[in-house]
Amino acid sequence: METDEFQLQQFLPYLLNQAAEASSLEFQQIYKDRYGMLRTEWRVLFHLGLYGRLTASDIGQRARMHKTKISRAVHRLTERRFVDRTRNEDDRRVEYLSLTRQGQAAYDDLRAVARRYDAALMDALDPAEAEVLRRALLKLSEAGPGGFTKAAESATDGA
Amino acid sequence: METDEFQLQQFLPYLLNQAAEASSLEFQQIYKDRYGMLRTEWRVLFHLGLYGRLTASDIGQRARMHKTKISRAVHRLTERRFVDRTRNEDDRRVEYLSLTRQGQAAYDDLRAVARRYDAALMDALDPAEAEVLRRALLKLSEAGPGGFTKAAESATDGA
DNA sequence: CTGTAATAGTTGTATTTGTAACTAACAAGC
DNA sequence: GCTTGTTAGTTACAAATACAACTATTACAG
Repeated sequence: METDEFQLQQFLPYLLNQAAEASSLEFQQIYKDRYGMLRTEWRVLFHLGLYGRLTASDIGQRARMHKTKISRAVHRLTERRFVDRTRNEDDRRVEYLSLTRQGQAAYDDLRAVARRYDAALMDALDPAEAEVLRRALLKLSEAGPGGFTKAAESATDGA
Repeated sequence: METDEFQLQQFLPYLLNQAAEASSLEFQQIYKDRYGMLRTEWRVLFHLGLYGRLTASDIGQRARMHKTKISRAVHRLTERRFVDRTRNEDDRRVEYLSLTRQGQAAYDDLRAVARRYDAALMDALDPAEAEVLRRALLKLSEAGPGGFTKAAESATDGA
């Protein structure tokens, strides 16, 4: 039991969190300093910048973000005039969100930063490695571990 | 400006965060349900399980975790009798932390879960891919983007 | 010794986040 | 047209986190 070398640096969830945190830090600093945005707000901004007019639910699905996070992010972005909301008169529950001119400008700026930032990160990797990394991360984003919880449940007594 | 296809799913910090979140979810559920632990507490537990007796600062360095997080995690782990603290009498500022028998049992259990969990995650990847992924993540964990902030600063006016 | 700085760890307070309960608008069966 | 259920989004409250200020102890310069 003591011999089989478990390594924290080999444990994927841990590794992923460390890498995510390290690689987000400076970018976070930038959108925070320049526009006073939080992580959720930056994400909403980018979704609107990339896909145009969306509803809050649309963003929730695409970004896998809970609706309360989005609600608050949109609230703040609207306050600061980065985002416009317009109600759909055919179904008055839904609201369309889109960038204001100011929001678009912020998006353009941050997108350029993101591009350079991404390139800088990539410099630590060789191109083939980078390609594999992206593919693997996409796979992992979509699927958690296949039906793990159930399997773990039945193994509880043995552990 | 509108043509050069920026993709959120290609932006490494975003991708990493998505993958980290997705891949941590079920494991988080397990240590929370079984032992009422938080992320910080799980990490401290594992560090002590893996490396034996450590001080709070040691853990901070290894896990890149702020000392206040550790202080609070250790506090809760001590309360619940997973961790013992003993003061170093040669330098009464430092305190050695180690697992209690109960802490060791929890660690053994969770380590086994982690191994199976990791294996389940890996099933989504082919072995070569997995290897490259780990190497790339380690690189990214260690270095953020090389001196990006300074470069971005000077580029501000141009963007 | 004594005053100044450094180190280990803790505590206080403001932000942020998560969870659940809520309101408003629509849909559908009867 | 009136209950019952659903969907979109918000709000309230509890928990967690970040950041700064703090205590206690040691180091070290004069």
